[in-house]
Amino acid sequence: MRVPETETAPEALPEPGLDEIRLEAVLHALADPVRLRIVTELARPGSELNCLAFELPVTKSTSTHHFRVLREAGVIRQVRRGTSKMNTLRRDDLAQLYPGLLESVLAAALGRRPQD
Amino acid sequence: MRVPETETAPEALPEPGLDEIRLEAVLHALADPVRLRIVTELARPGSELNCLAFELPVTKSTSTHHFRVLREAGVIRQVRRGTSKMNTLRRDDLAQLYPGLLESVLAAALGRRPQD
DNA sequence: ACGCTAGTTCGAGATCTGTCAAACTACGAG
DNA sequence: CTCGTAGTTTGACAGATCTCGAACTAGCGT
Repeated sequence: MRVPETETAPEALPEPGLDEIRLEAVLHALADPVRLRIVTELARPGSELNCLAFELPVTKSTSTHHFRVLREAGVIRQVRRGTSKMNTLRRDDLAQLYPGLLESVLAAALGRRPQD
Repeated sequence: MRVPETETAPEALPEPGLDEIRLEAVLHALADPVRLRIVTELARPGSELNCLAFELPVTKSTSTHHFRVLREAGVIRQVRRGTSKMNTLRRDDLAQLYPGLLESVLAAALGRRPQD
């Protein structure tokens, strides 16, 4: 018997369990420039950033919106820590469900233009 | 000297060249259930299908719309042949730009739920 | 208690998206 | 030439999405 997937940590905000993650939702979450940027910054190893650390070109409320889309799609996990909220990629969960997907998206987003 | 990327074949409909394909557009194109289904059916080796061969659960005009989104994102190529239009995946182009991306999306869409 | 910082909630607006029906074009067969 | 098949175009509509500003909540430091 173990903790249900939906509440991984006491301070974690509600997120879909492994069986609730839908491929279309993940792709849709990654298809926005702002969110793709969040994901690539989060991909740096050991990255655990609060929302405002990203210096996104949008207001705070828009930022909240994008982080929620990512969390509800199952791409990131958000944990409250003090007055901020720490964000991490759900790398392992995504790798288990969709092997290679996140890696290739990150490679595509980071390694710009093979022929350049 | 060779034919510009944007007009690969005489009968091919206008499509983005390699340098015009944007990752966000590809992900967005793949993020719709109807279009994802088109892509997976097109992924069968040697698949070259006309639009109506897919028996999509939408009307013809909606179908036209989805094929256009896929073509303009650079995911498929459409070539007129007689009265129909043949669709093929731009596998090589996508593999060159975003190695592993299409493969992992297809694997994710086809191989449903690893733990089932 | 007070204020600062981080983030949320609540409209609201503009644009985009998926869908349809109806009328249309284009090609091939006969 | 006429008909049927394949697909497009147009206009419309409902719902989603991205964005903002303003007001709000919650925790930390002093």
